[in-house]
Amino acid sequence: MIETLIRKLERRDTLADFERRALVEAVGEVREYRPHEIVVRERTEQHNSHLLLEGYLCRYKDLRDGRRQIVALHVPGDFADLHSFLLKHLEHNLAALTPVRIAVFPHERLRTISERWPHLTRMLWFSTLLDAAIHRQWILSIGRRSAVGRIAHLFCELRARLEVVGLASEERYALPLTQIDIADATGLTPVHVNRMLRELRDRGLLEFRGGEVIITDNAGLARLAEFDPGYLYLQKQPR
Amino acid sequence: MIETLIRKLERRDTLADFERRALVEAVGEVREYRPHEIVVRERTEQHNSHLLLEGYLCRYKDLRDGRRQIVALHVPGDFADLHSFLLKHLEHNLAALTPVRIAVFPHERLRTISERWPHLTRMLWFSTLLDAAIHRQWILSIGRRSAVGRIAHLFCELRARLEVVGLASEERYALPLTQIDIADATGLTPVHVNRMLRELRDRGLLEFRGGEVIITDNAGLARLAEFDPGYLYLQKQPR
DNA sequence: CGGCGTCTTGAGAAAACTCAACTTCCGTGG
DNA sequence: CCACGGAAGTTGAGTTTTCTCAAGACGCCG
Repeated sequence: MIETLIRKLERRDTLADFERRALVEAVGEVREYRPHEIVVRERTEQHNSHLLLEGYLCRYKDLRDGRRQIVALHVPGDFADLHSFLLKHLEHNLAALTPVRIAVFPHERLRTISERWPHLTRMLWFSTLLDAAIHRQWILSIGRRSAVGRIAHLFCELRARLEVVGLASEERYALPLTQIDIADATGLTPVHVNRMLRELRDRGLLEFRGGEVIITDNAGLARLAEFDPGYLYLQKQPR
Repeated sequence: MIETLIRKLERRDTLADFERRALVEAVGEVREYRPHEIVVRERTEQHNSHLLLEGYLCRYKDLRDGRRQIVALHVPGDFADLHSFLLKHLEHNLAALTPVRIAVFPHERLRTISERWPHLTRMLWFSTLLDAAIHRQWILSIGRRSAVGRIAHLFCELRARLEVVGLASEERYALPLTQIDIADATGLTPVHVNRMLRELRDRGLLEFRGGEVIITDNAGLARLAEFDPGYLYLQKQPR
């Protein structure tokens, strides 16, 4: 059930049998949520962390005037709010963008792992460091890239992350988000996202429709986005 | 020598004597760097992490056309690249913005800590989660706030972070950065930063000159910035 | 079939950027 | 002690990018 997580971690370092077992034993119940449902509300004490099994989750923050910024998108295999294990509450909401299936990990069991299994602990720590590396890439994107560049980069990143867990081929993957979601993730307005998507289509780089991304010119897209997957730390090495 | 780190951690949870001792024993040499010197270069294998003792460090990424984005600013007490302990290399540069003093921690000794001291390990993990929370706040700022709002928020954040380690009073702190640095951190151009600083001054909120920030209207500044320090997780609790 | 959320397009406005010139500040060397 | 040079800061004018507002089309669910 937690194969995607295992797959994501084993892409970066080998796990021992007992470590895989420890992870499996740490799983509590499995829950499902509908689009727009909030999985974890900001500023409320947490006793569980959530592993995304299926669908898309996002973390977002609101501004007083109602504008919203998605600060992270999560794909299956992501331990979306593992950081609440030590932060104890979140400063943002965690919500479903599509129908999702989620595995719940009680903090108490994560604590046991952290007391008993140093290497597995480092791997979990690593996975939160990966989140941070992705955050930094988003800061660069939003801070310095043009609107098309940002969107192109996001689609490249999602392809790479989904590929790790076997959910994307070289040229396509499912992404049942709205243009509004893309706008909130890239710091743009929905109207402008719409125009930029048209531009990407007109340039023959990709199509985003019907909840699917079809990359028609991978090299051209990566060039436009200045995409380099180095920040996803895909090398397998002792950690 | 590592009092600022201790202070930062103990603000969030109690450390036992043996934990403080373990940290002290993990310190290697102390180094100094001049402004603009690179402490850690991207994509090079790392065997040490660096704790900032004095001065300001930044992490930045470059785009092909030469534009730069600072993805993190570090104040004394920050374990600037603790994440290289598990990432093994960085996807950005770590550089001095001012003259800095830095304590070097060999990864080997951090590994020993992670094998022996679960709670101290969690505290170090926590400190990297704090970095990520700050990254998320920057994503919100850069993605959705106006230029003045972004700058105002940055100055609020730095005040709060410096106060933790005793380097800021209610209304002032040393910040010997250039307007160019502020521009790179906020995703703006230096020219626009200059105009926005004038606006902040004209509105009687703060002055930034001579390497010092003087907050003349804390409440007004926080209101403009929509600043809420919740994301800095300043509560002391078991972690 | 109706209604609502999303997508699309146009037109005009606002925010931030670019370019350029000039000033100020500071450190260095004559 | 002063002159010089370079980096940083300041200001103006014009441009570009992105946003706002608004209207209409599309598509899916009840």
